[in-house]
Amino acid sequence: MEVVYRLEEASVGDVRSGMADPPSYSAVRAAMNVLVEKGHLARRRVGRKYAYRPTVAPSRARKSALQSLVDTFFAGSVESAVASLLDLRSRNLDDEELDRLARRIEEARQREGE
Amino acid sequence: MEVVYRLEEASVGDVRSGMADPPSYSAVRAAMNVLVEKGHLARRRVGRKYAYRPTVAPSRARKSALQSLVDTFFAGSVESAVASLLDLRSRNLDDEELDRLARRIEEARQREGE
DNA sequence: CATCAAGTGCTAGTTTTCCAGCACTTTGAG
DNA sequence: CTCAAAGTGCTGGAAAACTAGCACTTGATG
Repeated sequence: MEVVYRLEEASVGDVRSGMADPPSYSAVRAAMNVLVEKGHLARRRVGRKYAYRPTVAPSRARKSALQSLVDTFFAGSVESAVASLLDLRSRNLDDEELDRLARRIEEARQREGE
Repeated sequence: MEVVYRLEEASVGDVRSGMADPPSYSAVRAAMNVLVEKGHLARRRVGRKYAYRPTVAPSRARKSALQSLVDTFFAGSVESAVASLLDLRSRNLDDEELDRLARRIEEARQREGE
């Protein structure tokens, strides 16, 4: 599922090559079929192959993933999650990004208390 | 694993009741034994039961979970992830929290470019 | 002390997943 | 057209997960 979310739309081969320690092609195929049966993936034919997409909209998926991560690792504190994100040095934020974020915080402050 | 991270330390029963759609007690027991064998969990006796803990430090786990979520759902953009977190209305941020975050952004700006 | 509840170790059987492989179809290249 | 490569449908068997249940231990309670 994570690979499909990352690529937005993916074939069996795409998913397999997007995985860290991939099982066999057959196994990925079977697993994705299960996900289709369970309603987590939808697929459509594209030429000779299938293109798989998540059935839930990315925006909803993002929200619920964030919510769950905040609950799991930050005891529900959005603030500490944001703080930790700002500390993630692997991809540094430049001035413009920080500007936009500061503006968003300002906006949030004005929304606050509604 | 998510349940154990959330509780920091958990018994088999704790984990099971912390799961959304839990399998049998035996299944949870077996799975946690596997996780111990694979080195993801450590356990110690507490009275008549075992207490399980993650083997990797919470700080490291948090970082890698964040990194992976940002890559999966936000195309690697820390900025959009933070923006989305600020929009998570379920747990609203109060003035103090926003203040602290604004201060953190200011700090990040001064670190920027090192 | 006696007893009960909760937890563990272990096992056998079922169900699910994983894998290799075959036949078939489609796309692209020569 | 011919051929090769990549993808699919499908299947049998191996491997792993799930389940129920037994015997045993420990902690708490009356």
